[in-house]
Amino acid sequence: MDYLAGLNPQQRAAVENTQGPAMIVAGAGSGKTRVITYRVAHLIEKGVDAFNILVLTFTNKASKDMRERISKVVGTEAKNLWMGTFHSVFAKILRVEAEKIGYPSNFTIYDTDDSKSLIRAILREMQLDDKLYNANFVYNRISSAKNNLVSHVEYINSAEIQAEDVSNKRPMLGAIYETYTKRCFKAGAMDFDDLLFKTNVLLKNNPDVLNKYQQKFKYLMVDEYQDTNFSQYTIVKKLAAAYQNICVVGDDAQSIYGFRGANIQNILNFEKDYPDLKVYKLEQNYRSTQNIVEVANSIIANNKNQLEKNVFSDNESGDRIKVSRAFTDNEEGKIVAESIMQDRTSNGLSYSDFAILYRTNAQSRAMEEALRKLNVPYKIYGGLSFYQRKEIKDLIAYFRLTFNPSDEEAIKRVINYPRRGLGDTTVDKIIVAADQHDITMWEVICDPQKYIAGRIANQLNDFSMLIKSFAAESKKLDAYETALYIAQHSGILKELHIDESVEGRSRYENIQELLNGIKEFAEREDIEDRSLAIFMQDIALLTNDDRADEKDKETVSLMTIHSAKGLEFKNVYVVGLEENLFPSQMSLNSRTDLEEERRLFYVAITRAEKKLTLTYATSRYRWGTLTNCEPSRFISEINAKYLELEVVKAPKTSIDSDSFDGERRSWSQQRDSFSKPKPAGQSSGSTIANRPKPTVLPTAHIPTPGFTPDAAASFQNGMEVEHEKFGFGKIVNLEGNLPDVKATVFFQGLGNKQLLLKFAKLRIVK
DNA sequence: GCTAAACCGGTTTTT
DNA sequence: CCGGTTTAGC
Repeated sequence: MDYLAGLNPQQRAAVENTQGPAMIVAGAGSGKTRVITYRVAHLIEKGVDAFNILVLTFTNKASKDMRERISKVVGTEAKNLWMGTFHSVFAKILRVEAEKIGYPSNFTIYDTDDSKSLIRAILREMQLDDKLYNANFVYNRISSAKNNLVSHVEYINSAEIQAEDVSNKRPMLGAIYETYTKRCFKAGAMDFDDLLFKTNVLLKNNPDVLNKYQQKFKYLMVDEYQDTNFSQYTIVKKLAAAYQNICVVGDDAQSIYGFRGANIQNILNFEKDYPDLKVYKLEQNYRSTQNIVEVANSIIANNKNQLEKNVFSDNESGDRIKVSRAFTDNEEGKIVAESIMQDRTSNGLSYSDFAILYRTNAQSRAMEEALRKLNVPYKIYGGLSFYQRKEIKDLIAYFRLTFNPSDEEAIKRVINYPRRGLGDTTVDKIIVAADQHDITMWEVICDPQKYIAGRIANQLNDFSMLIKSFAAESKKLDAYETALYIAQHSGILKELHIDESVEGRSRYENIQELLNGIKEFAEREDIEDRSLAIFMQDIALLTNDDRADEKDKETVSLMTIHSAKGLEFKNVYVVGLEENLFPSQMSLNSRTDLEEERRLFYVAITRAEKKLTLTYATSRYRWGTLTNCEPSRFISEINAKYLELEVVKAPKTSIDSDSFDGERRSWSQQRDSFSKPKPAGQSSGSTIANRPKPTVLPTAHIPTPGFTPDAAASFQNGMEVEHEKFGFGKIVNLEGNLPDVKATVFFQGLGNKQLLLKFAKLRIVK
């Protein structure tokens, strides 16, 4: 029991008290994972069968890490634990119990792309305006209905919802929801939300099943409870009802998934659900310096709705928080990359001690380029996952079809890839026929003569034979052999092999990598059923880094703040602290959204152990055009005494010239942003309002790399242009006739210049 | 049914 | 800016 010795009194109490409902309110860096780990270990040591423990997490990574840590304490017994994400655990249960809700046990899991594609198809079929009924919007609407356990029937029958939709001019949402549900069912498919929704249905309609799992899971633990939505909350509540051995762990200050239905009330109201609840507060932060903890506290104090707690640190007070301003996103990257280089050498740190955190994935590009220039090794987490790549999805669609030919989205994806003369017209015909006869697309394809006139029937026959042959082979071959067979005979491998382009090469390699992954799976000794069908099952639930985990690599980590949750780094850079970016533009309309952004900022800050740097740019590229940016209100919410403001450097034109053209193209537009008044209402009184204004000095112009003058005829009044020597300017007047047109161009810092276009080295910028 | 060219719109965040 | 989707022309 020596593991108990290293715990503080609150942690220890939370670990040792295993009976009855408990809530652990765990401040950032307070040893939350340790407590969960030891609590589970403690249960097992006390003689509880690992089979009777269910631990639910939000990411695969969290569950994997935790399982490893638990097995360090209790050994192989950890294997028997039920531990995983909500989605994966209940997908597993649903496969066992599928028939009870009328689904096949080999149901397909639709990922977000599949769902949206199906919604688009339905919108087309229903001939609805896809502007009004935007697929994303519809998806979110259906998703939030499901997460609040509103079925399509209830949706349509609810006067309140209908009134809302009508007043929003979208009365058809209920009908779309209904069709979507039926189509998924017909395709033998569940989307992400269904995995939770259908679990609720299962447990509600089958008391025997509920009882079975109540008896099985005598002890429940839920990590990141503040991120549960109503659907998840209800499942947990039902499962825990018999024994009430439910322990939830969370931090309301770190609730950052409201956008996908997480309901912070679940943690705030937990006490009402379980009156004899024991609450443990973990308030000592072991991770960060006092400065960092206090800054985090001061930030979160701006939020209204919170559980009372006082997070503190006994660590050294540490450096102040550094705030750096850049002029462009590229320069921001440069500042961060240089700072990392410098810090690493002067403090003997490893690259893996550094993380760069940003609000949106799009911000990674500028960081990446800057790091690459300085040869700093880095790894980007998140973004487009391996399994979301087109080529991977294509091949997987064949796999899906092999094991579940009803899968409509899979059919549409591959029926004409590679090309086999089955275009949109045919697909539409199939859908219409399927709809008319109330059968699946697959059934139409298998008996085309009956439903579709013309020669196309032959091609359809070939296609169905192909898929059937895959199914037949899969019975004889192992997972890897089946996958390879399908890759070859579908024609995908050939198709990609022919493509000699860089992207084509990389696609081919990705397929190889997938096949290798399957080979590894096929050789695993610890799994009984190593068929491709099993490999396929939960692939939609896997994300990015769930594959080969390259840990301990000497690399700087780049990721969104969302994916950084739960991680910690010695030195953290939070970049892009600008209004409309962080806080995000979408959050500015409501207080709750803004508070969620603030919690996100809190999460970002509390990832840092020793040193925290915040950066922002005064202009950045967004959708390919340069936009001006204001520093984030979050910076001004920090008490100035914690901050160290970076001295502003004048733009170094000559040194920047190895950078991208945006770097200098910016300055004519930049001056606007300096004079713009700060948005009103940010009054917390402190800090950087008075930072020095930069001086923009006209310097000898160095042309953009690849500068080529445009022909005299192409210029128009009002255009923004670049001159070889004078730099950037704007055409204010044109006179004379070709080829002797004379232009008056206003150059920043130089005033108006008269130029004869047939001689001037002028390039059109915009 | 296929291809190339215009066209549009998206950036929150993830299981 | 970049990728996906729609359209025109074959």
